[in-house]
Amino acid sequence: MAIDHLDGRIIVLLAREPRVGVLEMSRRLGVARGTVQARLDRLQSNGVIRGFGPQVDPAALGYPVTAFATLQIRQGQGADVRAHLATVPEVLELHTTTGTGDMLCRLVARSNADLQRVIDLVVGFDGIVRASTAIVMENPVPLRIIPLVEQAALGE
Amino acid sequence: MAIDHLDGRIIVLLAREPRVGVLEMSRRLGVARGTVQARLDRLQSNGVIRGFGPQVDPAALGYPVTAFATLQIRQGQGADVRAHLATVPEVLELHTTTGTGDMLCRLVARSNADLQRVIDLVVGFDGIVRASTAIVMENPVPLRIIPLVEQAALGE
DNA sequence: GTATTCACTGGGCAATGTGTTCAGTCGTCC
DNA sequence: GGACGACTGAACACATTGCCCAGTGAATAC
Repeated sequence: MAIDHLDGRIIVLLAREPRVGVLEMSRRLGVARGTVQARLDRLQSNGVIRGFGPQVDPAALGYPVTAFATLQIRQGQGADVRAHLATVPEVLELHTTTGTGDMLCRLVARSNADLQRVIDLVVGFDGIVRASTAIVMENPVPLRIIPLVEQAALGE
Repeated sequence: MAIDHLDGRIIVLLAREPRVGVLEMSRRLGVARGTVQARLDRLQSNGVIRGFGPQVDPAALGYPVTAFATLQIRQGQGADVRAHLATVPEVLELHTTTGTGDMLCRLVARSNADLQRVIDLVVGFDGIVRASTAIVMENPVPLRIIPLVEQAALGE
């Protein structure tokens, strides 16, 4: 679970240029190919690297509107709400949280008007008491991991 | 920008088994290799597929605590706050939003105690008036894209 | 001090996949 | 009818992969 400097460099290199192969990585990093392969295998079995799935842009798919919805759930209905939200394709992720709301979910929609449909779809379920939505305007920091990996590689 | 059925199948297959190569995909999908290659090139130049970077699990990196913070920004300080937050590795993403807050960011930390440090780091900046944090307990729906891709492939 | 373990190196091998190109087919649009 | 675009099936040289091995060095255990 601890990440050393070489692990960090492997992940960062992979994040910056996903197309490089193991051989090319070993050349860039100045280590033997077997080392890179062993490190990669370890990182994956550790769960540090979950996979290499394609990063799909919802906007390019026709869903340019993103929003975050905070949901308040009726007592004991949590499981039902989770199951319900899992069936809505526009719900990209769902978290249960502490704080004023009970759940936080990320939504996408084809337009602001379409967002109304999505919200109705989400909220139109018995266990949800109240929903408060924030529409995303800009995304100054897109989901990233490199700085954290670099910190983990140095600090540990 | 429109996604047809074959595009959808390519993305879904790739999301489920990222390791398959172009040749194997063409076998699975029952089309020629050149077709898959052409589609993939198109999807990438379209921006539908942004890349194939590694999906790193912050928890496995030693950051098991996730939180969402809603920030209120002092008038006209937006750019400074963005620049500030971009320098904090524990800020995994940042959005500007409509609604009660002005910004929403995703944070990670090594522990609940460490989260305090991160929040201080985030909030300890002049332009931020107020911050409200929700700690993530469960993640019933991890960030996903497959259902949306399937819908986009069918509907369009 | 010696033995063991572990990670890394550098090399070699067969097998596979890649990038690329080509000609031929099919359906659609003008 | 002709042109265009997408797909097919095949070919080619080339690079990369997965796998194996023996040897080195450092750290650990006895």
